[in-house]
Amino acid sequence: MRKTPPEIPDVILNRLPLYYKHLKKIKNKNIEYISSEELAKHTGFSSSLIRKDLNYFGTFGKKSYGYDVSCLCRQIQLIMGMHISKTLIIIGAGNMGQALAFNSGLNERGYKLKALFDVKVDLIGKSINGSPILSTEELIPFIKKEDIDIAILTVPSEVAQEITDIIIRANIKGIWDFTEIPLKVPDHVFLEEQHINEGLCKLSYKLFQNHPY
Amino acid sequence: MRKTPPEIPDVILNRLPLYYKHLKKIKNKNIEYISSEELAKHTGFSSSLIRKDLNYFGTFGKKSYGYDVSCLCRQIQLIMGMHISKTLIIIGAGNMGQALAFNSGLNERGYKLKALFDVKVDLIGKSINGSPILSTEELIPFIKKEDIDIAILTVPSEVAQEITDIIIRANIKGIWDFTEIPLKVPDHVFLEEQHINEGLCKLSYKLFQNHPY
DNA sequence: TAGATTGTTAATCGATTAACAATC
DNA sequence: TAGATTGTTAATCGATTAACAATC
Repeated sequence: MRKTPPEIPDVILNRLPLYYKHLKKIKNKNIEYISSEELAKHTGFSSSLIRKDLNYFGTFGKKSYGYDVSCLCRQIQLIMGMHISKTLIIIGAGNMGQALAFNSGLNERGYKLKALFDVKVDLIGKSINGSPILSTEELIPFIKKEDIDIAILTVPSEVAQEITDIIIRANIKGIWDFTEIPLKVPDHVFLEEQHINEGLCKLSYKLFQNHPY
Repeated sequence: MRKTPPEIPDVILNRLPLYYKHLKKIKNKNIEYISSEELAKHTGFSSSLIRKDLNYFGTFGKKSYGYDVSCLCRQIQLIMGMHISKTLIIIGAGNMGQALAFNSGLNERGYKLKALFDVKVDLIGKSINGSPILSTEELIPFIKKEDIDIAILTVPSEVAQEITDIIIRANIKGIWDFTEIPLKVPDHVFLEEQHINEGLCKLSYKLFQNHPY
């Protein structure tokens, strides 16, 4: 049974990918059913919270058995739209851009990488994991012609806003931003900022939690 | 004036790096003072929340002026322990590992990269951004001898737990994990999981928010 | 002084937990 | 049947907002 939720609270939306990550691991161990209590042990969330979260989307569990692992994985995929095909480009074919071109998570989530873009002449024309590196001058026509949904931004922070303005003019739908600079985008463009160094900050804080600063 | 907080709620700790990111941008524009209202416009948090968050650590604002941008930046650095020197290694010198070796955010946050590690013979002996690539066989003695605080994990998911167990034996203090597999670590080791593909999931969801799944 | 903006309290809102009837 | 575990409600907890006195 499936509900069509009006709007999922952010706090639940943030937990779904984590549930998914753990469920995949459990699935690989060929475990068919898992109780909310077991999943709680894996994820660190309370069993009560997990049951409530999952129930938000419909009734997926079987009383006295727990949840069908495969089925639950598939449900989360459907909720997140992972089964829907999306087009993707990477702007900035440096180390990070190239690393992400090899990220198998892209395909798994329905993203088709169409091209990378860079300004460096010695990169243009090369091919990374089957996708060509093109000149940033071709950005606008390419996005329009190939109807690109999402752009990954791995350019130097100094040019991030400039490039962003360009791709917004070309009607990009969403941006996954890896730069250090907060970007300004209009409301209709979905922006996901990957605050890559947040993890470093938190580790530093934990390491010296009670230091006399 | 500075308070010594007993324990910072996670929800505040998560916002601090975002405040920092925006404050840095504002500082670069040579703006000396900023009101909570202005900062709210930049960050998307409410001015009330920002004042309350900042007040948690002490009274940094000046009534009718706002907050001294440089001072506030420095305060957040101190709170997060960014000024304290920490040693770092990167395990897995593939695309992602090499990309992170060039991440200028490491130094900015007080991390000194001491070495990268890999199993690939053709990588071992090379140097990335001034740091040598060593064999993973040297991991345990290196961590102990150099007293390494943090390890960045950019190895294939299949070997992630195995490597983790090794570095824990060598008394690593914290792990910044870029793999797709949830890791098991003892309570005394600080684990920061970089759920790299979470952003992709959320973008996908937003793109098809009201699709009839 | 008048205006601006903080620091802080009280009120509200939302998220999590505890508990348990329903049921496989 | 007895045991297990869900789905769901009510109670609790914590986080955010609104409001405003203090004060620069």
